[in-house]
Amino acid sequence: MAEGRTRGPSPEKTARTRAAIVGAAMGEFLEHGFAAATMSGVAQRAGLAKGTLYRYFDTKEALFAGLVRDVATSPLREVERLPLLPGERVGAYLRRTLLPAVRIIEAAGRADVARLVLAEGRRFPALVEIYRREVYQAFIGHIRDVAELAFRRGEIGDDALVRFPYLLAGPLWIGMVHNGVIDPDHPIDIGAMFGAQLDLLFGR
Amino acid sequence: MAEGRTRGPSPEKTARTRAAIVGAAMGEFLEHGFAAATMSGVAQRAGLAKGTLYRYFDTKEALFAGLVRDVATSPLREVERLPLLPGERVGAYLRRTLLPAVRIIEAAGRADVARLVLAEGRRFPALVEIYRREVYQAFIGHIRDVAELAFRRGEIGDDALVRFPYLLAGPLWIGMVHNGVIDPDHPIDIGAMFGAQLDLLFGR
Amino acid sequence: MAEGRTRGPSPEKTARTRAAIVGAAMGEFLEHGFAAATMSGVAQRAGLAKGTLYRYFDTKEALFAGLVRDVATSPLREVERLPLLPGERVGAYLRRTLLPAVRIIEAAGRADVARLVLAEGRRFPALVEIYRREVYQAFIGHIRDVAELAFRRGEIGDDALVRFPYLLAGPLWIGMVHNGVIDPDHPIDIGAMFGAQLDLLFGR
Amino acid sequence: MAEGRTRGPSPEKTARTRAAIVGAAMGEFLEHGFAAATMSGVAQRAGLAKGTLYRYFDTKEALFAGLVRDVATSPLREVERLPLLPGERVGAYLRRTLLPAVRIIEAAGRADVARLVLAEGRRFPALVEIYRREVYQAFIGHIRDVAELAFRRGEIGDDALVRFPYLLAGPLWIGMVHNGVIDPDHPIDIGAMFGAQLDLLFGR
DNA sequence: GATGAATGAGGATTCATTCAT
DNA sequence: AATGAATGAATCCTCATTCAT
Repeated sequence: MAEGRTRGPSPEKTARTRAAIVGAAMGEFLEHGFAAATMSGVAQRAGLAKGTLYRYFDTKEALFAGLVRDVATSPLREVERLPLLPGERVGAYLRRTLLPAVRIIEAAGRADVARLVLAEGRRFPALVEIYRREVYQAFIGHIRDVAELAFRRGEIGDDALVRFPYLLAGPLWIGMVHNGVIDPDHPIDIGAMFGAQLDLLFGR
Repeated sequence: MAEGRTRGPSPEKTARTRAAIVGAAMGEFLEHGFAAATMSGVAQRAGLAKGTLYRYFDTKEALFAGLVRDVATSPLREVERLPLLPGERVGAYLRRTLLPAVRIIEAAGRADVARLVLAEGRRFPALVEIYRREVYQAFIGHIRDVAELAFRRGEIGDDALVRFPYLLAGPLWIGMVHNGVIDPDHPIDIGAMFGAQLDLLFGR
Repeated sequence: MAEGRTRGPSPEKTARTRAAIVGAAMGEFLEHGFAAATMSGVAQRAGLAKGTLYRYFDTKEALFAGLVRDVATSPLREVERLPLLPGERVGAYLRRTLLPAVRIIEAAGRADVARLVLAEGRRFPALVEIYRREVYQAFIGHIRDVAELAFRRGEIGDDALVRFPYLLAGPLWIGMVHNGVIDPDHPIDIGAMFGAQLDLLFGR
Repeated sequence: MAEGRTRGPSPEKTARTRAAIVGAAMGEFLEHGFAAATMSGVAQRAGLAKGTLYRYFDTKEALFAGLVRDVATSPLREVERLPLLPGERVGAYLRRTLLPAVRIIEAAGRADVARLVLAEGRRFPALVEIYRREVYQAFIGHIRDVAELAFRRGEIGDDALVRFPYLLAGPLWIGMVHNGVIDPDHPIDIGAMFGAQLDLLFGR
């Protein structure tokens, strides 16, 4: 038996309810987009009454923001800060750490959230701000860092990747767009494509 | 009653009205997205009454479809089919033809339409179908064609671009996303980045 | 046949619809108060669809304001500015002009609107402002004016009414409150009470 | 277990909680009116949980009724029954007893409750009934009684105040309305106005 | 007794669509 | 053809009330 329990419902239950709402919101917003998603839909998916949502998020917008925030400020982050092994070349390091990350991103609906942010971004600058800071710049900055290292070490011949770290994000985006929206029936093997881009940049 | 010129509306006027509507719809949908765009808003931008819209498009969805159709089946198309000059290497050819196209795409709001399709694609498969056929595959197919040519000619050492023609679309996408949504205040020079990717692929 | 008729619905119809809405709103707000009144209720009373109300008034508050404004900036106003007859004493003048006005006020639901403004005033300062300017101060100012005249003429011995023109509004208010809310089953004869107050002020 | 003092709540605590609720309700209802007042708001003001309110009052309406009942059946009552001093004239008596009462009424938010009853009266006849009996008729009856006495004693020349004891309530109401709602920034000196009315009725 | 999370009916407001003029 | 008033379904959000803890 737990001690120190206050009266009323348990914090764990509250956390579980919140998670259920965010999960349901994820499904609803991804399926319909922000404007067409309904709070009723979210409530139904979560198995809760409409009013309950409003105990956790003041408005539909706040729920959307909460969802993006949760996703943005969560995993994958570790991936980015994995250290190089002693003597490991940068190309090998990126191959070792990012290829698995790509699979994770694809699998966990992370790509869908990215598309959602992109789609609704113009109307939700605050969300874009979060996404930029927490996800985008974190990734781009990491690439730039290791690109500089590789350049200093002479592992790459020019500074293209230092100037345009985005060149490693390109294959990810085009892959997400292709597989998620444009032509899901003929998906690109994003990992392989990403590998090809690494080859171009670092040599095989 | 006079014969020949009826009292009815002239076809030119009708065409002009239709164009006004589509133009207005473009502005409205780009600004608000499909769900949040209003027929009233379109009517106001077009300087017409709400009812008039319905003479040209049966529903809001039909108007959206008409808009994408119009945009998709228009310019840029020529760019893609410019012929190689005699003796021109493929790398040079792409640099010569695509770099200007990139500027056009950025300027003409074409990127915004792409984002719109991306945003609303899940709910409008028919639109995605149009976009894929008319815009996306046209571009990707063109790249694949010239990549094969370059590979056969020995201008590129491996078949990465043949297998992943998307590698040339990547910089465009990431650039559109960065400049259009993520960080418009610190825009990437898409042309330069695209050039860098061409360098990687075809050598300087 | 009317000439110069523009296309679309006639302005008269629009005016009639607006009047229907305001009339319905009067009933609804008087019966339920502002907060408990429903737009549905107003629509039903007016025989219109809910949405129609919003073509005429942007919000429930605006409808309330429109109602008060309409009532405030309408009749009774003339009464106040009736001129003294040649040689008429002020006491007689007020008796001649205000006693009938009192009956009108009671009959036309004017008193109910006054109570409504009083009831909801704290939450609608703008309405109170209108009411104060258009109704209250118009009346009080008029009283003060004629009181000064009477004082100068020596028709009243002291300046009580000049300092407190409200003393003539008092019987009206207490009468409205008594008859309208506190004890409608045993109504006060407001006219007689008002006459008694005039007697006190001006002598019989 | 100790006998006598049970573990349960003490009656004093219960009474204190009830008083806290009623006090909080007063603030809430005065500020927002009945319909717009919220039980949450009351709970917060009282520093209690929402559910607790329902241990003391079954419904929001019951709470409102309890509030009015408490207020109505309280002070001021003594004032009305202060006895005449030996040889004191009625005019002097009213001046001596009511002028201070007026200040009290103004200060204690009693006027606000009156406005509240007026505002919500149509929908809460039972409350009006309480208010009429406990406050209104108590006051009016008192005035009528002393007016009769003055008339019998010949202190006043006619029976106007006997027939219309409301004539002494008039200045109070108009003062409350003016100072409380219509024009709080330019308040009337209710005491002075009330004194002027006494002068009119009883002579200086 | 007290708590506050959960409920769900209810209400303001919006907007695609229709149709009389 | 064009208009814009009218419609009413759909949606966000609130809040009195309940009840498990």
